[in-house]
Amino acid sequence: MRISELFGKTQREIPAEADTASHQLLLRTGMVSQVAAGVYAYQPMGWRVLRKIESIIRDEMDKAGGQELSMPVLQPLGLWQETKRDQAFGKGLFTLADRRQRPLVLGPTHEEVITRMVSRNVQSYRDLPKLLYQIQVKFRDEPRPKGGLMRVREFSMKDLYSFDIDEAGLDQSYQEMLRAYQNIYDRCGLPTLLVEADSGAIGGKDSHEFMVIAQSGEEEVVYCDSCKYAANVEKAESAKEKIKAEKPLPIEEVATPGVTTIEDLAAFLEVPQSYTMKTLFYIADGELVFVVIRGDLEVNEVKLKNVLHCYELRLANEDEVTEKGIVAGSASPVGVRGVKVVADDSVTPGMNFVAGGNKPDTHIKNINYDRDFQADMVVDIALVRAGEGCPHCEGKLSVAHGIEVGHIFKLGTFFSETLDAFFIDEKGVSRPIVMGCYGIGLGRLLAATIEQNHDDKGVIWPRPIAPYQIYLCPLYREDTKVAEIAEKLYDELEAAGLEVLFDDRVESPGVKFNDADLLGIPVRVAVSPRTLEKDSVEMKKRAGKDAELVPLIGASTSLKEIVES
RNA sequence: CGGGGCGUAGCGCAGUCCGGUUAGCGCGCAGCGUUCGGGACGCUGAGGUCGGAGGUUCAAAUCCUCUCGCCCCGACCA
Repeated sequence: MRISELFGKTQREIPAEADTASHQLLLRTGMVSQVAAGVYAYQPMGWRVLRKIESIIRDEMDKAGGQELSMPVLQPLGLWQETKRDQAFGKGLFTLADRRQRPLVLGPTHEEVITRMVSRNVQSYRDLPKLLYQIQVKFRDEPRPKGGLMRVREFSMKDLYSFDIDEAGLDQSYQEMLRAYQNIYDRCGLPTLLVEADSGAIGGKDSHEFMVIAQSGEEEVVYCDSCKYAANVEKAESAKEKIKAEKPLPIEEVATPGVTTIEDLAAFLEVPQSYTMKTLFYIADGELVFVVIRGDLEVNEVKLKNVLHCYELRLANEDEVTEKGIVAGSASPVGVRGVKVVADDSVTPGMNFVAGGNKPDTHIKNINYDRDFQADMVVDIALVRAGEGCPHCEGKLSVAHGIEVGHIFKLGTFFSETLDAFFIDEKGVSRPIVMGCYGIGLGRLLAATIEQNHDDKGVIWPRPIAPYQIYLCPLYREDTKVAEIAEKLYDELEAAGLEVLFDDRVESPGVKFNDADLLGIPVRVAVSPRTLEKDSVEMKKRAGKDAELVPLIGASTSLKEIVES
């Protein structure tokens, strides 16, 4: 490709819009162009990279036994109502109506469509297992798109769905995909961490995310320093600090004037925060829920949402609390009636807690679970923090930011049962197909790759996804000999099957070198009177420091070797 | 949805508080010339609904009202 003919220009200045490295570089290199919030056009340079990523993914999916197909973006809302996922997605679902006012959605994912399709094609255990995938655009009306391609509303995604006769089959498909995903990230030059993940409203069993550890990542990843445990903070557990059990003492009211926060309470009574009990109020799908947790811990709302099996969860406002006769700021689980109580499991082992007295300026000492109050559920709903103990070994947990570049789920039989996708097993018994789903967002993967592979001059592409392998730049193009040899070399390199970006512009060396660095093409080849004097061209790797001369004779062959090494 | 910021040429910005001739600067772009191994220089030139609508005023990029859009923080995010 001749730069003079290429659509899409590099920009010298950093666009004001962008503040992450990948976003800035995507714009400065002319790879993408924004159309609306969270909606981007790929220009030729960016599209090339995206297609390389796509073909790596396609290749790995095919190798793993996947069959590619394509499902529609436009889907009837009714299908989503059948699984109630219209509610689960809520406002995130793009909806529209056709000319006869039939409600439609722009698919945010394709479990419903594929399950329906499979139900019509699979009748027998002999038809299974199947791995079906597509690379298709998805629409999600994100509350806040951000970070360039990191979080967008329209994006290309590879989604594969596995269909098995039983759990064992699902496990096998899952392992197969896990390996395929690992290969994809390896080939894209992207180190990832496999973490346990929350499986969301649908609730399947296992779920894992592939995380790229990066400061700019919006996810929080919890991992153990000494064992392999790693989990998204939404799902992460820790060995909670054990408070040594004391003998239960009689309940005692204490006056605590003006004390409403845990911090104040602990300070006022001169006890550690872990000896206090914190109460919070949530509205779960319209119902008030009373939540109790040890004072030094925070509630993990994802866990809470999961145990409550609700679609919408938010903190209650003061009116909603007082309505139930509860005194906010001094609420107590003791004597609470007519409200669902959820207690974190940190509350049971400790004893003689301090908590609210349900009267203003009053708290109660020596509260003990079971003796003084009961909960409808005692479960782990705590947010893990750095420094806590690993639940699987003696190690300590750390927290890092990560970019989620892949997510795999064991869906189980929710969709097959809801949408009637059954098969007849060997014994003639009708059973629901056991499903899994496996997604990778292509644009996000691209952005994460840049995030991990750049310096202050620009992108440094891993070779397999670089838009071009060679940046060929003649210096002093007016010199007819330079021009002639560069043209010839360009033809030879292309003939050798290399993808060459030929900087045929009349520009100073500085401009060309800077664009070469910005675009991040792995190998730069310069032709100039200086190199020709030595019957050579100059080769410099983007990732390396030094340039070296390559003899003109056989240059295309040796450059091909360098590129492929 | 709450909080903050911003919309002036393709890009980055000044001008807005305190209204006043033809709305500036840098980059980029076009032409000519000189240069040229790490974003060269000179000369000439093109390019603007000042996000939009309404209002106030003799006069609006500037003041007022409404509105649209974009970014950041939070909420949110299978």
